[in-house]
Amino acid sequence: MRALVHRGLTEHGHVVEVAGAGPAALEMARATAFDAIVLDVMLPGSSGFDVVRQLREWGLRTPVLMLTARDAVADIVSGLDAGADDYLAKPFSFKVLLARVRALGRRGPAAHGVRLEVADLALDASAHLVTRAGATVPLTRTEFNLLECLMRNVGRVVTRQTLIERLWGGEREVENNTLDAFVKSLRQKLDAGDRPRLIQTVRGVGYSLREEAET
Amino acid sequence: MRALVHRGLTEHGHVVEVAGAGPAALEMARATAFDAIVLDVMLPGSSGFDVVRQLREWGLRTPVLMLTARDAVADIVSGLDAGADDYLAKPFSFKVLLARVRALGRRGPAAHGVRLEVADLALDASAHLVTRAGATVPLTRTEFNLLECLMRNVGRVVTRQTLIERLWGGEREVENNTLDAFVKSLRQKLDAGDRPRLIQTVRGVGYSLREEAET
DNA sequence: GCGCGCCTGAAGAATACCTGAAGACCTGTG
DNA sequence: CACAGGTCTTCAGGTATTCTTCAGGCGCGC
Repeated sequence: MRALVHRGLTEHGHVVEVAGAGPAALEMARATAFDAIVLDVMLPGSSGFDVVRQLREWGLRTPVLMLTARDAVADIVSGLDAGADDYLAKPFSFKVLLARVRALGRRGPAAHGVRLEVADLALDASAHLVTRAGATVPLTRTEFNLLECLMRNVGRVVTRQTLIERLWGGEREVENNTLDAFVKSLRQKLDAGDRPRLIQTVRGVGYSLREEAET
Repeated sequence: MRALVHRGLTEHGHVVEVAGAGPAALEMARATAFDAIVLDVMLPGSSGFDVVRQLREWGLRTPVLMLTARDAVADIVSGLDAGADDYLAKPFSFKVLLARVRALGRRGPAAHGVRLEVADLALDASAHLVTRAGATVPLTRTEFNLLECLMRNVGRVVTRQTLIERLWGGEREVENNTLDAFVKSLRQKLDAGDRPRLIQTVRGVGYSLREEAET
């Protein structure tokens, strides 16, 4: 079960950490600021109810989705009243789980928008804000769009053609070189200092963003 | 159905107001700061999906519980993705509805809706009153709406397009420049003295309200 | 070594935004 | 009904930033 949820969530773009038992879950929840917690009621060690109660007692407000085979009304009510934000009974559709997790994350404590991260680079689309190693990097509109496009395709190569379409819309004609210019100024801003170059160029194809420089 | 839910919630200590149709619901939601909204999908006038979507577009974060006879996975997913926080299919246990409403209310929309605060700036939507550092700032209707829209999206950037739609409704045609004019006069009133400028302009995108000046 | 594709710096053109002011428009009052 | 007071909207000019292009140099792959 655990593995299933883990894999499913991961495949849909979430970053997931897994805890085996109640106490471990509590420990993790306290150590890290998650966007949401999916919690099975049947945990070895202590019940999911207790975990939520303890969390709330500590003042942690991370959204919690309880996941369980017990669908009796009494269970649902006590789960929610223990402090859970949502309650899903097995068997459930995975799509529904995903949607509910999205809904929880949306409302999360931070209420931040879409946040993309690669290495020490972070991009908050809703705030239109980019930071590298904590320092905010001021980008112009086009530079920002370019970076966003690359970050949404980490590890993959994005064609010059694709980039141009994304940035200027299919119809607009722009000198092929214009893209180069933006890549340059983007690199300049991102790699200020002498950080490793994040944007790799793939000759004859396009550009690509990856964590580790290779070859 | 409506009467049933109304009576049930009231009997359990909630204060309830009821709207008959979609537009009426929207109007009420905008005028009053509810702790939570229970929304039937099948509304005369417009679907519950549209109501939620519109609410969220306006920047209102009131928790929404969708209530409906349609329990197909696709419906649940689109309900949640439209911006609802929870989704309950009929027939349902009333106790469960109560528990879920409690859960939603607990999480509330970042404090209590009517009063928005950012830094030393406070806006009371119901009283139509704005104060900065304790001193009240007299604003005209449009200036007020503009500020409200920005404050409901603290930290995020609000598109020029969005602002124009929110202030003048989709249809009205206004010179693009009109918005500038209001931003200017709003800034003038808010930053009287020589306080740090609260409204940041994001070139090529829109405006944004944030606590700390950056860049 | 050769050619093509990419990088670089600079500079003109284009755009987006700010500003002050003036006319149109409402609203309530005499 | 006319008026005064305030508000909304538009305009035109100014400015800073951003976009786009150009031309030349460099380096990779063949």
